[in-house]
Amino acid sequence: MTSEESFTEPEVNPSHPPATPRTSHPVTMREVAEGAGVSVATVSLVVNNKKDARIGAGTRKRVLDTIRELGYRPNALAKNLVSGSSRFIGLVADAIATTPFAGQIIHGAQDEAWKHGFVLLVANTEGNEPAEKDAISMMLEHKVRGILYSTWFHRPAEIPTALHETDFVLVNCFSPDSDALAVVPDEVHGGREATDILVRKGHRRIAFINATIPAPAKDGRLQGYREALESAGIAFDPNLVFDAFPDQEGGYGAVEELLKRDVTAVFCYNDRMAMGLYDGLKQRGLSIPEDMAVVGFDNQEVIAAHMRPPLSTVALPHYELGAAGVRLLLGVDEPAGGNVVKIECPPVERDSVGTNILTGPQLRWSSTT
Amino acid sequence: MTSEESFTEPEVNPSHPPATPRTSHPVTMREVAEGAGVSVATVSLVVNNKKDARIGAGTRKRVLDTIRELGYRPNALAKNLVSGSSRFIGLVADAIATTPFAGQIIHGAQDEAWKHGFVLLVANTEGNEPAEKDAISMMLEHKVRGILYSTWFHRPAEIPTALHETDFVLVNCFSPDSDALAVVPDEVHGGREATDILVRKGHRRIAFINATIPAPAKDGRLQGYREALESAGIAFDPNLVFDAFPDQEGGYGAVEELLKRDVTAVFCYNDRMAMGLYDGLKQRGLSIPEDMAVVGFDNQEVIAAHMRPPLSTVALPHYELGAAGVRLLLGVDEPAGGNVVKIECPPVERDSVGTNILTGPQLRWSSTT
DNA sequence: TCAATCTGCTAAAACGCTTGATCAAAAATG
DNA sequence: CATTTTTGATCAAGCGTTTTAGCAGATTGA
Repeated sequence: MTSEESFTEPEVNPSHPPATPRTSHPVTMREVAEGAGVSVATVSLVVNNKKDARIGAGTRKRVLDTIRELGYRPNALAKNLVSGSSRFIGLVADAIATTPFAGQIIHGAQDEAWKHGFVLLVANTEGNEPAEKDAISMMLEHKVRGILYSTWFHRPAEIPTALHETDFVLVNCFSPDSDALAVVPDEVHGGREATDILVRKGHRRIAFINATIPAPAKDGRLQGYREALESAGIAFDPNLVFDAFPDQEGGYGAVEELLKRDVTAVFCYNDRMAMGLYDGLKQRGLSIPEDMAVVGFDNQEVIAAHMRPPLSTVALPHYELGAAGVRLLLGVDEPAGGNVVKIECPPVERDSVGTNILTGPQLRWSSTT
Repeated sequence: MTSEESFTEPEVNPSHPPATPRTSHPVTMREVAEGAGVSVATVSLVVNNKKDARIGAGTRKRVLDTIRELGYRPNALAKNLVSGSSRFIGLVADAIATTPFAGQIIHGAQDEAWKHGFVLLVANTEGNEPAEKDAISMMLEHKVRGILYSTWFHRPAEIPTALHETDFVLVNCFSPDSDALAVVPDEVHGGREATDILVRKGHRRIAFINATIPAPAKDGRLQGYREALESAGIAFDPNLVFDAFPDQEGGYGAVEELLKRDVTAVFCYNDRMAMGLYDGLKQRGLSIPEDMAVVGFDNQEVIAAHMRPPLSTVALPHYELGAAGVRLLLGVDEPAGGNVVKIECPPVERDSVGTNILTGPQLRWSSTT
């Protein structure tokens, strides 16, 4: 919808192919009306099953039959035009595909939108400014009900000005200096959950390998880690926390540092890091979880569920982020307290954390923990 | 768009929220016309920069200024209505998120659609029949230019009847008993490429661990493997081909069988299998690629690029699939020969295949191969 | 100088649908 | 039986555009 359609760049005209429809003319309401021997108004009333419309049983049937016979389909475009607003929700993403994550956001948004009778209009911008502007323009021109502006990783974001022309909510990002509605994962809670998995199994000396790069996740997860330790009455030892690049290589490289620290368990900033860590650990003949219990973060399905042993981790709630975004946009959910709603990161326990190291394989964690 | 909107189920009426637009009235063309002291027709001509319209420079400027001033945006709904067809392309997917793959299809389709001035309308059906029907209905009602029907793994598919009401192309799937347009990965070519990576490095005894489950990929990759061997003058040894479940566990479990076969290299049905295989190999103290060269298939980014060593593999061209689907739909590409167009699977060489085992590290493969 | 042509712009019909106002006939009421 | 109410359905205006036909005035040609 860049050029021909828009008055912003009248000079460009890359002659898009005409949006030629199929050959045969689509059946209209008028044709149905004629076929059934009634007025279009009547057809409309029947089609929409208007509650307070008075249509005789016979007429109704005749109309319905004709509809079936002719294969009539309402024209949503016309419908939208008269109603003044469409049933579209726009989703603009900075990376639709770079990561499986974005997919889940789309998925959640799509499902939820659908549930409320809305349809998703997607656009990805690859983080590129003009593309973003075009995408938003196009959505505004289609009179979307609102726009979900999403990023593929949790971060602060600048709000494109055009967004203000409609309702919008930020998904997986937030605006530090505005009170825009936003949905983000609850990193602190996630960090707590991850650490708790370990704590519940009796671990006391738990390392946390944080990311080297600044992000809300970095601060949040660390805080969660600290909170979990505190609730468990374990003193925070800054020496057990260090940074590594948040990918496989980083995890692999962190093993040496980790082993210096004499811990029984480690909480990795993310699953990829854990994956690399596995390699390093195994290479040294150490086994998981016996020699080292490991938990990750993100629950990247392809990885986490299929490592050896399968990785305990905490899930980034991307699906929920998308869904909650839509609910917020439509006003189905009220943003309880503040304009940023945080979605919990549920723990996903697999086998990289063994049985309770204190009580052994028999007992599950006691109720006193 | 299930109920209220559709005459199919007049009884249901779950009172969707009204599609209430923002508060302030959007600026229309009429208002611009009044503001600029011209007719709507003139505004229209200016906005669309109609080539053969005769508009005075002064008037044009006045209109443009008013547009800017008022913040006018064309209403795509109205535009579409009069033109009789929208600039939407529908994408219905059976799994938008279960896999990172689907994301790439969307991405490719989106980019390509955009390039031609079209917008993507997405719906995921989770393979569920009624959802699929609803999705297609909704798209037809929005008078989409056409529909891309995509599956998350390459397979035969049944064409929902409603699809025939518009132009459509199958993406990543095909219809065995119809001449519907389809775009699929070229599995045979992929199998050949994968095997060639190994052959080029001098490997002669190359195992192929195929999938246990039937699929076009299973047959195609095997054929590609055989073709590659043949071109290299290597006799096909059925004993070097066996099956395993196509995931990490399957790969891990296949190691024993593999080692019985006295091969120097193995081509795994997919990356996940290769990932498990790595584990099994390492556990036995074998190293990659020295003791065993490995190539995978799929190029699952999260996995392949970050294993130790990084995995050589062949990429499933999901992005291209989506893009080619759109081109086919719009008639930009002609389906050369047959109704199923096959997209190549490009090899991605990383480190799981070493240097030439015959000539050593110095020489690259000679031109005589 | 008068017709022919061109220039700049507008009127108005359409696109397919919704909906409030109407209206005739049938049914209920007194 | 006359009047009111209800029932069943239609009229027509309008949603925001595009586009064809056309009109007045200016310019040109002969």
